[in-house]
Amino acid sequence: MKKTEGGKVVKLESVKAACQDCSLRELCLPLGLNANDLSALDSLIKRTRKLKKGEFVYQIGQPLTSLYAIRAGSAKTCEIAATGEVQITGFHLAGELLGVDGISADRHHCDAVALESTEVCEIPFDKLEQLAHDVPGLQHQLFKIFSREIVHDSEHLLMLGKMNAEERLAVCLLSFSHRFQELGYSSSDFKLSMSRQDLGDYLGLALETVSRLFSRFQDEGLLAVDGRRIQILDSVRLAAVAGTGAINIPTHKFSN
Amino acid sequence: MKKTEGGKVVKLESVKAACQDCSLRELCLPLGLNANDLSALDSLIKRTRKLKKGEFVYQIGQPLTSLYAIRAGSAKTCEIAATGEVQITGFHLAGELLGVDGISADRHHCDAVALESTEVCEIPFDKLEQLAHDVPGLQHQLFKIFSREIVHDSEHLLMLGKMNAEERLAVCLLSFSHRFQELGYSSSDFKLSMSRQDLGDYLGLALETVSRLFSRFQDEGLLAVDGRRIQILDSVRLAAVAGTGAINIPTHKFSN
DNA sequence: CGTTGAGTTGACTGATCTCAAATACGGTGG
DNA sequence: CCACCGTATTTGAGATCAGTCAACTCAACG
Repeated sequence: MKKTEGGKVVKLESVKAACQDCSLRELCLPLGLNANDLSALDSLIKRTRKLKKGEFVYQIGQPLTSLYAIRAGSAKTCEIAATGEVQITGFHLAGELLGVDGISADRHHCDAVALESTEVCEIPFDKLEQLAHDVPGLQHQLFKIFSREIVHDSEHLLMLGKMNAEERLAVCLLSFSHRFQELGYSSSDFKLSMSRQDLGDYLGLALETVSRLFSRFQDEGLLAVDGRRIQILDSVRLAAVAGTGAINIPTHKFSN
Repeated sequence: MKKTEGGKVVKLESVKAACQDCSLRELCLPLGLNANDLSALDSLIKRTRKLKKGEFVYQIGQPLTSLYAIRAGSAKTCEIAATGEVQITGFHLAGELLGVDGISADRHHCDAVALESTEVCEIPFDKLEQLAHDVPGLQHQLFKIFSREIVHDSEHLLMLGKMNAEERLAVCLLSFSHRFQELGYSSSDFKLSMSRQDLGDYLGLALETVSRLFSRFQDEGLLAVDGRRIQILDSVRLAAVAGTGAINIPTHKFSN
């Protein structure tokens, strides 16, 4: 995760601060974009929006104009049923792209809401498409990002369709653990930015059930829970509760 | 849905039979591709594979080489939990594209299985990407198709996370009704190609629950059920059971 | 220092699952 | 064309996981 001073693939020093450690790095850097391409991408960005907790990145029905890369903070995307019930389809951390739902119908299909003070880069979609055409590899990278979202959704479907409450929460916590680690934070000690209600709406559980599960996991010595601060005390057993398969523990994974 | 002899937007007569009424038409025709582009697309297609019921279009772990457009028949895509439990992430009819899950990691993330005698066109992905670069609008069209899959998944998530068993089955049946209609078949009288078990694995329910729901819907006069043949007798009430919002009734949809 | 929202915990309820058995169906071989 | 077999489906009865309703605690905030 550490960058030594002399960048190897890309001369990071030469581009604006915006992209070099921003949310888009997952989108850009794996490409091996050269400095020119990177700064082209950089110049796409319309503006950086700062959002307070609870503010919308976009809302259902708004015309799609841009995608949004989370630069800092976190967000949830919410589907709303006719009855008013909410299903959270994803929690999104720094480095992730929001808004792909809107491409299909040229307007957003879900709400995206900041879970805390959050900063997003607004990337006009038409310009991004143009750039994807002009820059070799960017089209492929976008396909991959979209595909990754589909894969994530199908894992979420498996969770909601086949797992019991314990497994769901365990999988969810391990996923956070893994993603925080990838962002350079502790994988075993973190503060969640969402409420029990949000977790329930993501996991397909009542908030009381989520709360009870936290208590149970704490009693069993898997976690230390203090409100939204979570410490994973026994990741091996937590993974066992998760039913193995779903998410790999960040130690090592069998190759094949 | 009917094609009169003289095509209007595209001179269909001038291209090979392969694409003109094939599964890819959703992918191609909305573009207003000209005849040259269409035949370029046509020439991409590696081969048409005929599959018997139960055969794999692709399997988890196989390297991604192609996407597959369903030309006739139907398929399911299945996620497998570590415990061996199956979650079906989608049922796919003619005109739909399979395999997008595999782009993310260059290998397939789920199984795709024919539900009946099925024919798919194999489209080498690298060539498709090249064509997407060369043909104006195809890139955008692919983005849209991928986005549509994400939207569908999030509706599925809402179903599994927030709906009760009745609502789930009703939504599912209305979705089939709508899709059959779009393919030119009856929207109120059709034969399902999947088992009760498959429906349960899609809906996050036990097969017995699905069976009981069919019986109940029949008792209530919503459906006539004869094994896998389903007649929708009261689509208005069925939509009411579905909780409205989820899927539009196939009469007419508001334009924009 | 009262108000408000978030979280925890308990008691009870019920929708759905599981287990089990009966029945119908579809395909196959004689 | 029919009998037979295995699979799919239906139906019943009982068990259970998670939801609902409700009360209480706690922390943040004006």
